[in-house]
Amino acid sequence: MRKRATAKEVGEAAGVSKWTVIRAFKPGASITDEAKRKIMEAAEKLNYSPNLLARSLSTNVTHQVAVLVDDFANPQKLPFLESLTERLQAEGLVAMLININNHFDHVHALLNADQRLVDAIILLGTAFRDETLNDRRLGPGMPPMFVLARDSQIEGVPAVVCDAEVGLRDIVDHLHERGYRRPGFMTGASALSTALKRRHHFAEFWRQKGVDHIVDISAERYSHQDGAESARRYLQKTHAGERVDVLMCENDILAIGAMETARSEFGLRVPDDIAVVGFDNYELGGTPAFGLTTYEQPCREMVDLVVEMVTGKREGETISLPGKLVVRSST
Amino acid sequence: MRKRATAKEVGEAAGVSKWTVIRAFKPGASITDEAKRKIMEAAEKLNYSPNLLARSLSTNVTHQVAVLVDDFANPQKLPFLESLTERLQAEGLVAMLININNHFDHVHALLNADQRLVDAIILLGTAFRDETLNDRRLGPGMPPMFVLARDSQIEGVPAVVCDAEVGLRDIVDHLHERGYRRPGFMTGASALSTALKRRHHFAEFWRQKGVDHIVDISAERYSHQDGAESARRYLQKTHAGERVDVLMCENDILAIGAMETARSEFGLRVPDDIAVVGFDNYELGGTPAFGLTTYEQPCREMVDLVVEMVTGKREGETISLPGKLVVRSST
DNA sequence: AGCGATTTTGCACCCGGGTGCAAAATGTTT
DNA sequence: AAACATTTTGCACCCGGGTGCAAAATCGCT
Repeated sequence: MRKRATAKEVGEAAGVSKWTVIRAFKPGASITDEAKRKIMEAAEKLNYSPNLLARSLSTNVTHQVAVLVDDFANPQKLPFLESLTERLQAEGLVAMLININNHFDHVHALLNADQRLVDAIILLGTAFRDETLNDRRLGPGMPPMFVLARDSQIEGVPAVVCDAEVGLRDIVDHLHERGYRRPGFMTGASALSTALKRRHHFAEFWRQKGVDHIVDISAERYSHQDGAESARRYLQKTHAGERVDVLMCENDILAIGAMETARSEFGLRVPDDIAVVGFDNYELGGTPAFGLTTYEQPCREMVDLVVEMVTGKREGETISLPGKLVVRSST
Repeated sequence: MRKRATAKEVGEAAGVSKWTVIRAFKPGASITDEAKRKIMEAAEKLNYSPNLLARSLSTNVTHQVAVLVDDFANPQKLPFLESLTERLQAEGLVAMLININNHFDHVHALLNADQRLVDAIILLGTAFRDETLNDRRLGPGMPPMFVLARDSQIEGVPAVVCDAEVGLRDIVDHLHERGYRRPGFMTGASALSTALKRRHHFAEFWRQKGVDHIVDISAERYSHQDGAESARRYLQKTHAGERVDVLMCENDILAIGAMETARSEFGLRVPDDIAVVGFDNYELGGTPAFGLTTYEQPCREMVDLVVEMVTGKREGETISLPGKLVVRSST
């Protein structure tokens, strides 16, 4: 059983009381240089560092932030996790990564985070089901929550998102200009409001250009295989002439799956027979093999904003940031 | 300021002492059904749940495990993180994700984890520098550490890895059988002992087949761009006839970068002009666009084993698991 | 009913630090 | 040297729960 030195022990070694030791470790506390020196010496010898658990218990601040993730199939999560942990750590915070899945739902996760007294909860690209929202245990008293990279459906919970409206207008403008007229839209988990919102804007902008019909294709989850699978179903049941001429996918990973299937299983040329558009600008989508036209989310800025909200440097208020259309060979 | 109900308050509401409340929440504790019922009722009303921080302080068990990651460019981290968090959560543990980077080194991370009294530390595919090992603060008294998906260079710190020797023998056998005779090896961060070990085995098995010369190519980091960049440098300075006929890359993401560059910038056909092999079996490497031959690590089993070690269900001892050669069109 | 055995409950004190206040030590002024 | 101001230090008690033991309540049996 491992044993850490305590302030009391350091105090005995340095000939002062435990309170003086605690002061030595508190920046700006009133203490003589001499006492501090002796204490630091003793602390070094005993390998002492304050027990953060005990500190948190009395200050009610843990410097821990829960990060909820439910979709590990999307490689875009990785850059988000990277910047998020980096920025949090720069602020002296640490991320508790919580995996939402069939065995561990949002309610579990939130209650658990609350029980651990995290300072805040960040929902990274994850969305609630309605029943979750109504759980009465999740009332006030919860740690402050923030949604990153997805719309918040919860009142009082701010979100930092990439503006779907602006993004889809840019995309539709681009597609229309290139002459596409028979658009399709592939959603990942169609029950989610974000998916519906993006589809709504997509349809809306096409309507403004005189195109009323959107072909809907839906994949189970946001994964490469599901994108491939749903593209396969669609292509099997349609003939060359009647197909969409451009397929907009809710994210890059679906788009890559769809593109691959179209090319390798149906011999279609991209973009000549079918154009494909993604969303996220996943690194590999940009390689010559795919050349995927996509929309880049301003990942770093989004993360910066959430972290500012978490640390209280900025008021918690939903923010939509514009992204950037990245045109490549797939359109 | 949010306020959680305490055991004392629940006790007052239920007409018992705080100790009885605590017992009501401790499985197997001695308490009457009647008392438990009243307490649970009061707890529900007050939205009470035990404060895990306070509990940890006295039990010295936090149910938190630090997971150190330093390479977010490798998409393979995502499945590892997914299974790891899932398995840890199934055991009632939670992962603290710590990003090791230029601003936050291993020593920082370990001391921080220790100060938070984590139950264990998992190094996920990350390696120490020598100076880290010698830091005297990192002596005994640290939480138990485990290395996952990379060799451990630290005495007393067990690792769970995919067997590099078996893997590389399978790969070399396969390549030799296909007739390749001029092998090259691309390392990511060549300073790391794991990289050297893989390269060593690669060279060794070729030597047994009578091939003594291995071309070395090194990338800065394990990223798609660095793979592309270093392949570009190599291909620029060599002529068609003198080049390697097969390039083994330390992981899939490097391999994809190299393959893309060879094809799109140098017009080489894979595998005819140059064959490419990766390591990890990253999902997208398997798509028709790349068809990357690779070696699959038994990710789930590896995670299962580390988690068993963390929970003490298995003795902490370095384990090498065999993986599986996945042959596709790139060789 | 009475006595011992057993279960349930309350309590003192612990985990390791943080807080506000008062006592002690040091410094300044006349 | 006395009086006052200021800095430094120690202390009682707090954060919320856990532990072992003893008191209290309940049970079983004659």
